[in-house]
Amino acid sequence: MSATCGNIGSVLLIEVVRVSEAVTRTPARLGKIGHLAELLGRVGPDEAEIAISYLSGELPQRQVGVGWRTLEDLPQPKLAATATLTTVDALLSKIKAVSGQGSQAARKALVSELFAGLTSQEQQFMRRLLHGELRQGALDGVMIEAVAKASGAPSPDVRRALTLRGWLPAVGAAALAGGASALREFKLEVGRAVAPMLASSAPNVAAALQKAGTPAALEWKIDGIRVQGHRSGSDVRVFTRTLDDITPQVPELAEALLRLPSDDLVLDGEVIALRPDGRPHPFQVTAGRASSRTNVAALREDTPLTVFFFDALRVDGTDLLDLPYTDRQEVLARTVPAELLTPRLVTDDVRAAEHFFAEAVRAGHEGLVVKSMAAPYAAGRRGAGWIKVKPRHTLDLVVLAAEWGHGRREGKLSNLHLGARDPGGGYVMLGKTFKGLTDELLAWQTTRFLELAEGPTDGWTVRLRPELVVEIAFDGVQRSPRYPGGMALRFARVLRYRPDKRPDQADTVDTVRSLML
DNA sequence: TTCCGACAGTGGGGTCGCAAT
DNA sequence: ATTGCGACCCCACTATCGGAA
Repeated sequence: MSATCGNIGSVLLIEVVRVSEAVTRTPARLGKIGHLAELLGRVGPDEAEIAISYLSGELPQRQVGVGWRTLEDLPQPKLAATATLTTVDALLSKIKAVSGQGSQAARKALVSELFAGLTSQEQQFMRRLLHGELRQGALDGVMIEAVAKASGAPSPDVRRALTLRGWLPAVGAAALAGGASALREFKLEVGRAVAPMLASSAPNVAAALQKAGTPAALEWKIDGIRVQGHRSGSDVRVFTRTLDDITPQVPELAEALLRLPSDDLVLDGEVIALRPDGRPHPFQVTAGRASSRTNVAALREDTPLTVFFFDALRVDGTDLLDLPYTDRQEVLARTVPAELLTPRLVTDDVRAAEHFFAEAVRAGHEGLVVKSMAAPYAAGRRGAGWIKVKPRHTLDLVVLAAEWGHGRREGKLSNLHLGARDPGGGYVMLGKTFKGLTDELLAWQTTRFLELAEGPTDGWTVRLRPELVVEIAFDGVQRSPRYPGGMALRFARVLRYRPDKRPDQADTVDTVRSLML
């Protein structure tokens, strides 16, 4: 069924779209991997990056400045599928270039040109891709296995190269061209971001210790922005968790790196805005400061950033990723002055660990990250090496409305509008949540909500008589410019419904306000 | 045979920069 | 001056597959 395979620039977009559709139809992961690997086996070298990128749900250009609004009215589709991967890719690069320098009209024209060259099947695919919602049940995790299968290289080797390179299409193309030996060419490179190691979570300190094994290292979880600092001589770069370069936004960090005794290093840490008394500002303050690109010099006077390092990936030109945590810590401790190190305790005692947790929270931080002593720096996976623990607050709130869900939640009322009781009468909305719902609960609440529906609907939101009380877990209360009470819940999720409670027994806005302080 | 690790999906609040209004 | 959009900072949780135990 394929067209001319192997010829340069010959792979059609429709071939990739058909594979994506087959992947969507196939629930089994191994089946998905099979479909993807089959395509990878027949793409030319200059198309491999594009195909891998599209089929793992991202664009080679990363973002091109096109969102849902730009995709609202599109031209009529073509009947014949003639677009090739390379021509589509070239147009997207043009769109990105235009987005970078003004004129929405010019961008819109190019987007129209792109879509006018696609069949309706291709248009749908491209829309989902641009939205970042491919929804085919395969992203990087599955694509890694597909690359391994198609290239014959072991999947740990593919994963390892991805860690070091940070971009799967490049790794996949190299593997397809040169197999396992090509993957060994990927090395840690100072100045190029490494995929950061991530943490899984546990409900409490004891559970985290059990997962990590004892003794374990406990570190304060700082509520700021994750940063990876690179230094080569006097050249410094700082990357975020998604590998974006934010060097100009965080001069304090660049200066801190330049003061260190090693001039060839890669360190992992967190930046946060601290008040003069050393306590953390709310996350919003740190996020605003770290994402400001204008007037940085003035902003840093008012809102200085502090860095806390917690890991060393390379020091004095030596790569440390494969060393156990304890060895990396040793190097970190003799490279970084104590005041720039994340507070840390090694223990096998649950009581001591819980005390340290309470101390971190009392100091205004998020909680702890519990780390296994032997774990290497295994980037990109949320394994058992690092486990975060945070305190959990709960409130009994009233469901004010619900929104229809998408994808696997299509036809289900999914997203809840949550209100606290106003002692003066009525309810004050504090935000929404869709988290914590099982399929069973989703089905139940859809039926129940439709019985309680009242008032006007915009076709998307169903307003309810305020009768249902639901117990909500959340991480904290933040200032809100959006909601009427000036407050919103951070990371709200459903724990359970409270059929035993009437709405007049729900928590009040005053209770919520007292939690914001 | 059961258990559990890893993945993908489903969306949340907030902020900044920029273009259009 | 204000508003809308896109991008990105933080993220929790459930369902599912398939290898580990």
